[in-house]
Amino acid sequence: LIAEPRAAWNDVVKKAPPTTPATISQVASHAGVSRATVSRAFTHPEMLRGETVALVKESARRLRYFPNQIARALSTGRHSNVALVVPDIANPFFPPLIRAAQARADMAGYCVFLGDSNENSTREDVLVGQFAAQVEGLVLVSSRLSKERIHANAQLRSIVLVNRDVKGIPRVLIDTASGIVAAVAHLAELGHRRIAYVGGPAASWSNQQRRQAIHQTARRLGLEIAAIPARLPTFEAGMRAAPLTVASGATAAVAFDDLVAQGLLAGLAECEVEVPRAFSVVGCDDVLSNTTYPRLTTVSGRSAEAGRLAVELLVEALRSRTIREMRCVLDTHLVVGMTTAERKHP
Amino acid sequence: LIAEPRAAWNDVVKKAPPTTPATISQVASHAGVSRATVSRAFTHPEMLRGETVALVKESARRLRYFPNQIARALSTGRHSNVALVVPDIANPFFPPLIRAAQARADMAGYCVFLGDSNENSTREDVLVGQFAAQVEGLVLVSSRLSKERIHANAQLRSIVLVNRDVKGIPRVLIDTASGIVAAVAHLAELGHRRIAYVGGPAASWSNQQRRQAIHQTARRLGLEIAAIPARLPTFEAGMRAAPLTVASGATAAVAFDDLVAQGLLAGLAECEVEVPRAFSVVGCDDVLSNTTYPRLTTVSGRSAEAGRLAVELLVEALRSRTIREMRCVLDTHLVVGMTTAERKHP
DNA sequence: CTGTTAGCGCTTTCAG
DNA sequence: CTGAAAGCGCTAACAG
Repeated sequence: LIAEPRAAWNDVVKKAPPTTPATISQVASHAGVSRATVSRAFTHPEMLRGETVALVKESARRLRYFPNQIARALSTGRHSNVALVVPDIANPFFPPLIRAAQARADMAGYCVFLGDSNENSTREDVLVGQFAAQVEGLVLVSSRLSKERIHANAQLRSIVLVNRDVKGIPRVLIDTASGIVAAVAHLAELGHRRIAYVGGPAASWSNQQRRQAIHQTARRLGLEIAAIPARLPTFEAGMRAAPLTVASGATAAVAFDDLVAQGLLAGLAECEVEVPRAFSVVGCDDVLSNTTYPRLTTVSGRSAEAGRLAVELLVEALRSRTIREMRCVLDTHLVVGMTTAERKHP
Repeated sequence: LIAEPRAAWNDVVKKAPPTTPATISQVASHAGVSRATVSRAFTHPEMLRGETVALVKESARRLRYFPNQIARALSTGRHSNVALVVPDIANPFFPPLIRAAQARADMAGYCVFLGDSNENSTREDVLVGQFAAQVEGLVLVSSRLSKERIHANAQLRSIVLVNRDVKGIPRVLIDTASGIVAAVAHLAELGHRRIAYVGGPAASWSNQQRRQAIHQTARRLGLEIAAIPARLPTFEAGMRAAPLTVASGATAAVAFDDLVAQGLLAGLAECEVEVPRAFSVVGCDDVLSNTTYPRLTTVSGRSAEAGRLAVELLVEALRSRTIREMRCVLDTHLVVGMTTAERKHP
C-alpha cells in the first residue's frame, strides 16, 4: 500500500541497548530498608515517616529506579489501561473522538491502547481479543462486530459502545437524526422542493438513521427525495455522485457526511454548478469546518463529546464494578454555513 | 472545553461485573495436567503431544481461559507493547501516521499506546515517563522535549524520533525542504518576486527546516521573503494571518502546512483577494487534498510512511537489542494544484 | 511506623 | 513428552 521509502540511511555507530531498570530490592538494600518500605514510599508515602520517604526516594533517584508497572499490575490486579478501537483512524470523524477519549482517560489515570480495525469485523475481533488480555475495559467505536461477539467480549471485560446500539451494553449514540431533520426543514424554508440524499455505507447504523430521518421529514413537509448512493463515505465518492445529483432534478442535497459533501462540492464545481447560488449542499458531522472554506452547512458533530463520555462511562463502570443498562444519546443541531441559500426561481 | 452533553440517560438494570478470567491452574486441574503443560500448550505446542494440546485447549475453551498477558510479561520480561506520542491527534498530519504506525506495530505483534502531548513539552515528559514504565519502546513524533530529556528517556527505553533531529537517537525525518525549494522555484517561475512565509510553531523542527529552505532558495533566486508568524499550526491562525500577509506586499505565500494554508485561503477570501488570480498559496504536507476543493498546491506528505518506518526501526532495535546511529530521510516533492498561478502584472 | 511473609499468573530450567 | 519448583517485581495483610 505504501510506496517504498526512498530513504537515505546513515548507519554509523552501535551502542548498548537501554540499561535494565533497577528493581525494588536494589533500592531497598541501597537505602537500608525493606522492600515493603520502598513500595510504600511510592504508593502510600503517608504511611511512612517523612525522613524515610526522602531516604528511599533519594536512593531510587540515584539508582534510576521507578516502579515496574507490570509487576505492580500482577500484584494488585489493576493496571489502569483501557483500549479504544475504531474502524479507521484516518477518517476525520475519529481523530477528535480519539483525542477527547485519550484526554479523559488520562485525566482518570488510564493509559489507552489504540486499535484500528480497518473497517473489518474479523480484524476487530482479533484486536479486541488481544486487548482484552491486557486492559480493564474497552471502548468500541462504530463497531462492526456482531451483537453476539460484542456480548461475548463484554462478559470478559467492561465494554462501552459508541454509535452502536446493542441492548445491555452501555452505549453513547450521536443522534444525527435531529440535526438532519433541521437540515431538511432549513432547505424547505429556503424554497427547495426536491432534495437529493447522497447516502453512505448501506450497512452503517449512521446511514440508516440519516436516511430514515430525511425521508420522514420530507414526507411530513411534502418534499421529494432523490436517493443517490455514494457507497463509501469518501471525497471521491461524493465527487462522482455530482453529475447524478444534478441530473436528479434536485436543487439541494444532503450528504451522508462532510467528506461526501465536500466531494460533492468539488464535483459540482467541475460541472460548473455554482454553490450556493444554483445549488445548496448540507453535510453531516461537522468535521471539516476547521479545514475548509467556504464553511459547509452541516449537522453538528459532537464526536469529541462522544469519546469523552464513553470513557467516562467506562471509568465509572470500572470504579463501581457494575454495569448499568445505559443508553446515552447526544442530539445534534444544524450549523448553517455558506453552502445553502434560497432556491433560485427561474 | 467541551460543552455539557445534553444527554438522555436510561438507567435501568444493574448487572454483575465481568467475571474474573480463569487462571492457568484452573485449566490445569480441569484438564488433569500440570500448569507447565497448560503453559506449553499455548506458547510451545510443538513440545507437547498433539492430543495433550487438544485436551488442554478444550479445557481452556470451556473455562473461557486465555493467558494473562500481565503475568506472562512479568515472567518473560517482554510484553510487546510500544507507545506512540504525538502533539495533537486531531491535526490532520498525524492520523495517517498513527494509522500506519499502528498497522506496522500490529504486524510485528505489538500493541500500541497512544499519547497526546497537546503540544506541551511538560505534558509530553509526563506521558513518556508513564509509558516508559510499561512499554518496550516508544516513537515520539514531532517531540517538543529538550534534547536532554530525550536522551534521558532513551537511556531507559528504546526511542525512535519522527521529525526531530537528535544525534544519537534513531530518527526518521520528512525532508520537506526539498519540496519547499521546488515550491519557491515554482512561484518564481510564475513571476512572483515577493513571497510571504506564514510560519508555524517556533520550536518546531519542521518549521525551522521550512523557514530555512525558503530563505535560502529566495536568496539564490533573488526573491524577497516576508515572514509572517502564525504560531500555532491551525486553520484559525492561518486565517488571522491573511490581512498581514496581504499587507506585506507579497503576491504569493508559502504556509507552514496545509491547515495554515487553508486558513489563509479563507482569510484571503474574506479580504476579497482572489486565489489564484490575485494571489498564490502553497501549503505543505498534502494532508487535505482528499477533503478540499479547489486542490491546494502543496508539498507531498509521506507521513504514513514515516510512521510505518519509525515503528520498523523501533521493532528492529528491540529485536536486535542494539541502537544504531540512524538518520532516515524521506524526501518530498511539489504537488501543483489550483491555488498557484502566474503573477498578474498590473 | 517498618519488617516479614505470602502470593499475583505465568514461564522456564531441571529432572524424570 | 510432562511434572516439580523457582522465581519475575511488586503489593498487602499481619505482626511487631
